[in-house]
Amino acid sequence: MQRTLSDISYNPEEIAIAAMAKALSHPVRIRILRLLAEQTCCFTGELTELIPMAQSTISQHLKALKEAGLIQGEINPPKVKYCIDREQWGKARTLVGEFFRLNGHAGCC
Amino acid sequence: MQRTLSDISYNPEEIAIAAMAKALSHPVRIRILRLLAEQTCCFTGELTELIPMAQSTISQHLKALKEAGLIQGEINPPKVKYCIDREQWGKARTLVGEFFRLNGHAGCC
DNA sequence: TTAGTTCATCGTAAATATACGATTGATTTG
DNA sequence: CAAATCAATCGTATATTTACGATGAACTAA
Repeated sequence: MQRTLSDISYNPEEIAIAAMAKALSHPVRIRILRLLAEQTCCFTGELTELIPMAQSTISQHLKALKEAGLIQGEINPPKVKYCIDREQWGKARTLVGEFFRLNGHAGCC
Repeated sequence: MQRTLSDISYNPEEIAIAAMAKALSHPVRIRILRLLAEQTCCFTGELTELIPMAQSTISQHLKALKEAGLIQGEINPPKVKYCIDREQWGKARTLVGEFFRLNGHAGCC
């Protein structure tokens, strides 16, 4: 795979949107984000209790979300507090929003 | 894999958003959507000329976008005209827009 | 009919994603 | 210090994605 991907020069926006979308491409990650966003205050591994998945799996998904910049974790021994990274979240919203503002032209198909 | 996925009951919105995001999770699909959206009129396999990838690969990506409902193809022998499915596109925008309206609470982390 | 065009699909190889249990590392508590 | 807790990481099995070339199906043109 990826035999030609490197030959295509994507612009940064295309890459950013795709990376963004990839982070959102699994339902459990959507669930996690919803849970984090809905909490009155920040969250920790209660996720492990709310989501019937192995702790290691949830940790993996959290890592993916963190790497995408959507959430941030604050070590708060002996726990870790996760929450939406509001700044990045806003940027993502803008990015995706602008992309969706594109539209097919009338009279097509 | 998927050993527990079926045990978790995701709600339809979570599934829809994740599916949507998955369709957008590859830069070449973002590129394709942009190309389709920017064309004054609808498109066919000129994509094959604009994107340095095997025709079969592009066809595969088009299929993914079609299955996600984002584009539609109209057979127009001997070619096929693709374009943004504006109705679905609008729905996707709403879905994603609402999701992004979620936000972490102030005072977190 | 025959050849050519266009696109989808098949078969396949390699990369990546996803899940688990087990282990490790950091920190707190006794 | 020892034991307990919490979360990350490791190792691994399986599924999915992604890419390619080759083939096939539908249609046009000669």
